[in-house]
Amino acid sequence: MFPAFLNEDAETVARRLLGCTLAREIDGETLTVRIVETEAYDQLDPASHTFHGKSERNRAMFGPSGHAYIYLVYGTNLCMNVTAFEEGFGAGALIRAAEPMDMRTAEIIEERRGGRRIKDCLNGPGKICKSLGITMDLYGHDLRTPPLKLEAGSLRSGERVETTQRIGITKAKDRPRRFIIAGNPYLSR
DNA sequence: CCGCAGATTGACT
DNA sequence: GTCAATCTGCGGG
Repeated sequence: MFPAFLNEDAETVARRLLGCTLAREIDGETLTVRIVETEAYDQLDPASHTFHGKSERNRAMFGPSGHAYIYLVYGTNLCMNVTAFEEGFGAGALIRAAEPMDMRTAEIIEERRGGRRIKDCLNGPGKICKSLGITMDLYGHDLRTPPLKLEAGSLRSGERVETTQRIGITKAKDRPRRFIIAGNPYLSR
Protein backbone atom coordinates (compact mmCIF):
# COMPACT_ATOMS: atom_id res chain seq x y z
CA MET A 1 0.00 0.00 0.00
CA PHE A 2 1.19 3.47 -0.88
CA PRO A 3 1.58 5.74 2.18
CA ALA A 4 -1.39 8.05 2.76
CA PHE A 5 0.39 10.78 4.74
CA LEU A 6 2.63 12.31 2.09
CA ASN A 7 0.58 15.48 1.78
CA GLU A 8 1.50 16.42 5.34
CA ASP A 9 4.34 18.79 6.17
CA ALA A 10 7.97 17.72 5.70
CA GLU A 11 8.62 16.89 9.35
CA THR A 12 5.59 14.67 9.64
CA VAL A 13 6.43 12.91 6.40
CA ALA A 14 10.06 12.41 7.39
CA ARG A 15 9.04 10.93 10.71
CA ARG A 16 6.38 8.66 9.30
CA LEU A 17 8.57 7.35 6.51
CA LEU A 18 10.54 5.44 9.13
CA GLY A 19 9.60 1.80 8.71
CA CYS A 20 8.30 2.25 5.16
CA THR A 21 9.97 0.27 2.39
CA LEU A 22 11.40 0.98 -1.03
CA ALA A 23 11.22 -1.70 -3.71
CA ARG A 24 13.66 -1.20 -6.55
CA GLU A 25 13.41 -3.36 -9.66
CA ILE A 26 16.68 -3.59 -11.47
CA ASP A 27 18.34 -6.18 -13.71
CA GLY A 28 15.37 -8.51 -13.28
CA GLU A 29 15.63 -8.49 -9.49
CA THR A 30 13.70 -6.69 -6.77
CA LEU A 31 15.71 -5.09 -4.01
CA THR A 32 13.66 -4.24 -0.93
CA VAL A 33 14.92 -1.98 1.83
CA ARG A 34 13.32 -0.43 4.89
CA ILE A 35 13.85 3.24 5.74
CA VAL A 36 15.53 3.83 9.11
CA GLU A 37 16.77 7.44 8.87
CA THR A 38 15.37 10.60 7.24
CA GLU A 39 15.67 14.37 7.30
CA ALA A 40 13.00 17.01 6.67
CA TYR A 41 13.54 19.94 4.30
CA ASP A 42 11.14 22.61 3.13
CA GLN A 43 10.86 26.03 1.59
CA LEU A 44 10.99 27.90 4.91
CA ASP A 45 14.28 26.25 5.86
CA PRO A 46 17.58 28.00 4.97
CA ALA A 47 19.26 24.62 4.54
CA SER A 48 16.78 23.45 1.92
CA HIS A 49 17.40 23.54 -1.81
CA THR A 50 13.93 25.05 -2.13
CA PHE A 51 14.61 27.98 0.21
CA HIS A 52 15.31 30.37 -2.65
CA GLY A 53 12.40 29.29 -4.77
CA LYS A 54 11.77 27.05 -7.72
CA SER A 55 14.52 26.24 -10.21
CA GLU A 56 15.22 23.67 -12.88
CA ARG A 57 17.17 21.56 -10.41
CA ASN A 58 14.61 21.46 -7.62
CA ARG A 59 11.33 21.53 -9.54
CA ALA A 60 10.32 18.04 -8.39
CA MET A 61 10.16 19.27 -4.80
CA PHE A 62 7.51 21.76 -5.84
CA GLY A 63 5.42 19.12 -7.57
CA PRO A 64 2.90 16.76 -5.97
CA SER A 65 3.92 14.55 -3.04
CA GLY A 66 5.14 10.99 -3.44
CA HIS A 67 7.65 11.59 -6.20
CA ALA A 68 11.44 11.31 -6.27
CA TYR A 69 13.59 14.42 -5.99
CA ILE A 70 17.12 13.39 -6.89
CA TYR A 71 20.14 15.68 -6.87
CA LEU A 72 23.89 15.61 -7.23
CA VAL A 73 26.07 16.70 -4.30
CA TYR A 74 29.82 17.27 -4.25
CA GLY A 75 29.96 16.47 -7.93
CA THR A 76 29.97 12.73 -7.29
CA ASN A 77 27.05 11.62 -5.18
CA LEU A 78 23.33 11.33 -5.81
CA CYS A 79 20.78 11.63 -3.01
CA MET A 80 17.05 10.97 -3.04
CA ASN A 81 14.11 12.70 -1.37
CA VAL A 82 10.46 11.73 -1.22
CA THR A 83 8.50 14.86 -2.05
CA ALA A 84 5.97 16.02 0.52
CA PHE A 85 3.09 18.42 1.01
CA GLU A 86 0.98 19.86 -1.76
CA GLU A 87 1.94 20.93 -5.22
CA GLY A 88 3.42 24.42 -5.23
CA PHE A 89 5.24 24.19 -1.89
CA GLY A 90 8.81 22.88 -1.96
CA ALA A 91 9.03 20.15 0.67
CA GLY A 92 10.44 16.68 1.04
CA ALA A 93 12.26 14.11 3.12
CA LEU A 94 15.81 13.00 2.41
CA ILE A 95 16.29 9.25 2.73
CA ARG A 96 19.54 8.92 4.68
CA ALA A 97 19.72 5.25 5.67
CA ALA A 98 17.93 1.95 5.19
CA GLU A 99 18.22 -1.72 6.04
CA PRO A 100 17.79 -4.72 3.73
CA MET A 101 14.46 -6.55 4.08
CA ASP A 102 15.79 -9.97 3.13
CA MET A 103 18.97 -11.97 2.52
CA ARG A 104 18.62 -11.92 -1.24
CA THR A 105 18.52 -8.12 -1.28
CA ALA A 106 21.59 -7.98 0.94
CA GLU A 107 23.52 -10.41 -1.26
CA ILE A 108 22.70 -8.65 -4.50
CA ILE A 109 23.62 -5.26 -3.08
CA GLU A 110 26.93 -6.57 -1.78
CA GLU A 111 27.66 -7.92 -5.21
CA ARG A 112 26.62 -4.66 -6.89
CA ARG A 113 28.98 -2.81 -4.55
CA GLY A 114 31.96 -4.98 -5.31
CA GLY A 115 31.81 -7.21 -2.24
CA ARG A 116 31.57 -4.43 0.31
CA ARG A 117 29.67 -5.54 3.42
CA ILE A 118 25.97 -4.75 3.45
CA LYS A 119 26.26 -2.67 6.60
CA ASP A 120 28.34 -0.17 4.67
CA CYS A 121 26.05 -0.05 1.63
CA LEU A 122 22.90 1.66 2.91
CA ASN A 123 24.09 3.87 5.78
CA GLY A 124 24.17 7.20 3.95
CA PRO A 125 22.11 8.98 1.29
CA GLY A 126 24.68 8.64 -1.48
CA LYS A 127 25.27 4.98 -0.71
CA ILE A 128 21.56 4.19 -0.95
CA CYS A 129 21.34 5.63 -4.45
CA LYS A 130 24.45 3.80 -5.53
CA SER A 131 23.41 0.47 -4.01
CA LEU A 132 19.91 0.62 -5.49
CA GLY A 133 21.04 1.92 -8.85
CA ILE A 134 19.06 5.14 -8.48
CA THR A 135 20.14 7.67 -11.10
CA MET A 136 18.85 10.89 -12.62
CA ASP A 137 16.67 8.79 -14.93
CA LEU A 138 14.34 8.52 -11.96
CA TYR A 139 14.15 12.27 -11.37
CA GLY A 140 10.51 13.13 -10.66
CA HIS A 141 9.51 9.46 -10.75
CA ASP A 142 6.10 8.64 -9.26
CA LEU A 143 6.88 6.37 -6.32
CA ARG A 144 3.59 4.51 -6.77
CA THR A 145 5.00 2.80 -9.83
CA PRO A 146 7.86 0.50 -10.84
CA PRO A 147 10.79 0.40 -11.03
CA LEU A 148 10.93 2.22 -7.70
CA LYS A 149 8.00 1.84 -5.34
CA LEU A 150 7.41 3.25 -1.89
CA GLU A 151 5.27 1.09 0.39
CA ALA A 152 3.72 1.85 3.75
CA GLY A 153 5.31 0.21 6.76
CA SER A 154 5.49 0.68 10.47
CA LEU A 155 7.80 0.40 13.41
CA ARG A 156 8.34 -3.02 14.92
CA SER A 157 7.62 -3.69 18.54
CA GLY A 158 10.32 -2.19 20.70
CA GLU A 159 11.43 0.28 18.07
CA ARG A 160 11.16 3.98 18.83
CA VAL A 161 11.83 7.17 16.94
CA GLU A 162 14.48 9.63 18.04
CA THR A 163 14.88 13.20 16.79
CA THR A 164 18.29 14.82 16.33
CA GLN A 165 20.11 17.58 14.52
CA ARG A 166 20.70 17.12 10.84
CA ILE A 167 23.98 15.93 9.39
CA GLY A 168 26.30 17.18 6.69
CA ILE A 169 24.90 20.67 6.26
CA THR A 170 26.28 24.06 7.19
CA LYS A 171 23.12 26.16 7.42
CA ALA A 172 20.53 25.72 10.15
CA LYS A 173 22.51 22.76 11.47
CA ASP A 174 20.90 23.03 14.87
CA ARG A 175 17.35 22.29 13.79
CA PRO A 176 16.14 18.95 15.07
CA ARG A 177 14.77 17.67 11.81
CA ARG A 178 16.55 14.33 11.53
CA PHE A 179 14.56 11.25 12.44
CA ILE A 180 16.00 7.83 13.19
CA ILE A 181 14.89 4.46 14.47
CA ALA A 182 16.91 4.54 17.68
CA GLY A 183 19.77 2.08 17.85
CA ASN A 184 19.26 0.65 14.38
CA PRO A 185 22.53 -0.86 13.09
CA TYR A 186 22.16 0.71 9.65
CA LEU A 187 22.11 4.38 10.68
CA SER A 188 24.61 6.71 9.02
CA ARG A 189 27.79 7.77 10.85
C1' DC B 1 41.36 2.38 14.65
C1' DC B 2 41.33 7.43 13.30
C1' DG B 3 41.38 11.82 10.52
C1' DC B 4 41.88 14.13 6.36
C1' DA B 5 41.77 15.52 1.61
C1' DG B 6 40.45 14.62 -3.22
C1' DA B 7 36.88 13.82 -6.39
C1' DT B 8 33.96 16.38 -9.86
C1' DT B 9 29.41 18.68 -11.33
C1' DG B 10 26.12 22.29 -11.37
C1' DA B 11 23.77 26.25 -9.18
C1' DC B 12 24.09 30.76 -8.04
C1' DT B 13 22.51 33.45 -1.66
C1' DG C 1 34.75 31.79 -8.45
C1' DT C 2 32.82 29.41 -4.60
C1' DC C 3 30.63 25.95 -2.29
C1' DA C 4 27.57 21.96 -1.62
C1' DA C 5 21.74 17.65 2.23
C1' DT C 6 28.91 12.95 0.53
C1' DC C 7 31.93 8.90 -0.09
C1' DT C 8 36.23 6.80 -0.43
C1' DG C 9 40.91 5.74 -0.06
C1' DC C 10 45.04 6.57 1.99
C1' DG C 11 48.44 7.49 5.53
C1' DG C 12 49.62 7.62 10.39
C1' DG C 13 49.53 5.79 15.22
